Amino acid sequence: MTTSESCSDCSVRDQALCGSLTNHELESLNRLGRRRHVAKGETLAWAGDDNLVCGNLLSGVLKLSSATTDGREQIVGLLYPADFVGRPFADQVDYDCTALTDAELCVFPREPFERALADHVQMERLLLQRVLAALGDARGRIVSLGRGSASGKVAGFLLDLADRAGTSGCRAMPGGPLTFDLPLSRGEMADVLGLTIETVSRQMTAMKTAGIISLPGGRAVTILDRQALEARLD
Amino acid sequence: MTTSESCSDCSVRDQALCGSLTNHELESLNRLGRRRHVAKGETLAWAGDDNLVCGNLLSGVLKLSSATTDGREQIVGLLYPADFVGRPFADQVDYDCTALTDAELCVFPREPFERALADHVQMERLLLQRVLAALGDARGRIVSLGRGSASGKVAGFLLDLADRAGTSGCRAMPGGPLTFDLPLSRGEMADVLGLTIETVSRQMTAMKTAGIISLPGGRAVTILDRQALEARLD
DNA sequence: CGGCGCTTTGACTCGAATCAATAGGAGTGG
DNA sequence: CCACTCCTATTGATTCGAGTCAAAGCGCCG
Repeated sequence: MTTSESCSDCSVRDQALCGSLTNHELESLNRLGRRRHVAKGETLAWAGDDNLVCGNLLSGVLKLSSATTDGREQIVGLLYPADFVGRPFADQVDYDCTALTDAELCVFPREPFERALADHVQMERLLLQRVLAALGDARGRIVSLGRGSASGKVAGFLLDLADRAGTSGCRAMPGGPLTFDLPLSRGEMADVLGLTIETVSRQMTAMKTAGIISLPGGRAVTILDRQALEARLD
Repeated sequence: MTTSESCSDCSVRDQALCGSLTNHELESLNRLGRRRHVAKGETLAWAGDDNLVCGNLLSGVLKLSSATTDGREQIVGLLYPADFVGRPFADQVDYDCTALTDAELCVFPREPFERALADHVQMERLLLQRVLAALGDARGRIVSLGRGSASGKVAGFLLDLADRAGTSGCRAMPGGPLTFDLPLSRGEMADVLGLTIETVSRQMTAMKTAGIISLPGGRAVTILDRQALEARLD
């Protein structure tokens, strides 16, 4: 794994922040950054650490989480490829950042990156938009956590994942069955939704029994009846 | 209520975004904006509306909320003086924005404001930081909603308000009793915390009975024993 | 095969929601 | 000033859903 990979072969070249840069600008940013591979389960940064790096996620899924005093954790956000990772202008890391799957990032030391931001107004603009999107995502999660029943939360989560998988993966027919792999364990789903493992499991089997989804094995899920899923949102 | 008030007498002049501007820049922005007063209970914008304005909150408290199908609502955020209101770069309003108290804003038409942002890099930078802060706030709310017990949620909320009141109001002694007015009704507290009115009320009286707080009347609250409140967070 | 981690399933408990009634407080008008 | 209404808050009795505790089941890898 060399550190000299160029941006031209970047899998998220046109979706991530750097898409706003000219080739020449990209060149100078590229000298700042390096590729980093993280294994599934590995934690990139712990809440409270000095905030040293930020970057773009190239592949894989990360979770942002906060440990609670009772030994469990609450996941406050999930990061997918092309998402921005880290929090500029903060001295400390605010949430644990852990890989749910093997993942690859393009990381920059924070301070030079902040200087680069100032030089590339377009990039700062894109970052602003991304943070606004993250804020929208977080607020959506608030609504789901505050109001939903257990079945509503699980249904909503599956729909979120389906939409995300639907854009990249392929669906035979709009409205037809859609299969994808959950990037999380039952326990992690519980930590996202503010439920327990047992409750998540029960909801999943209830939906399977109702013929709304099927669980072909492993972490795969097939959505058989999207409308029924939407009807469960409450 | 004239619309020609100048920025020089603005109560949040040095805390809000505009604090980054020179007097000359301020002048040109001032021509864009106007003061707007909203009465308690009035809704500035409804989710789904065309997104026409943004601005700074000068005084009062606003709520951002989402109506749920069961007729209740979830409050996703509270806005205090000097906070930025609205979401640049979005075509539609994403959450209802309603005044919890009488409030005063300095509003700008969205599109000209976005252009002004581009011209004033420093202001865009400050906006970015503010949105990052809002994201942190939202994520904190996620943790509280996902994990806390009812008493933990109420205790945490009171502590938040106390900290906010503590900076502007005055506290006789650090650690000593602190009194402030709730800007929300019981029902609104319930909508913030994802609880019911009855549960919030019960938690408040339980804390009063335990000697942790007192409720002098109206919407006032006195925190008698901050440590006990912190111990209730879970 | 056997052990380990993740998931499912079951029986029971407990906390918050719900349903329902009462109390308090602000404002109005006689 | 009191009587009345309206609205918010409190309190009580009961229900219900998710948590907890406990026991299998299953898949995976050594």
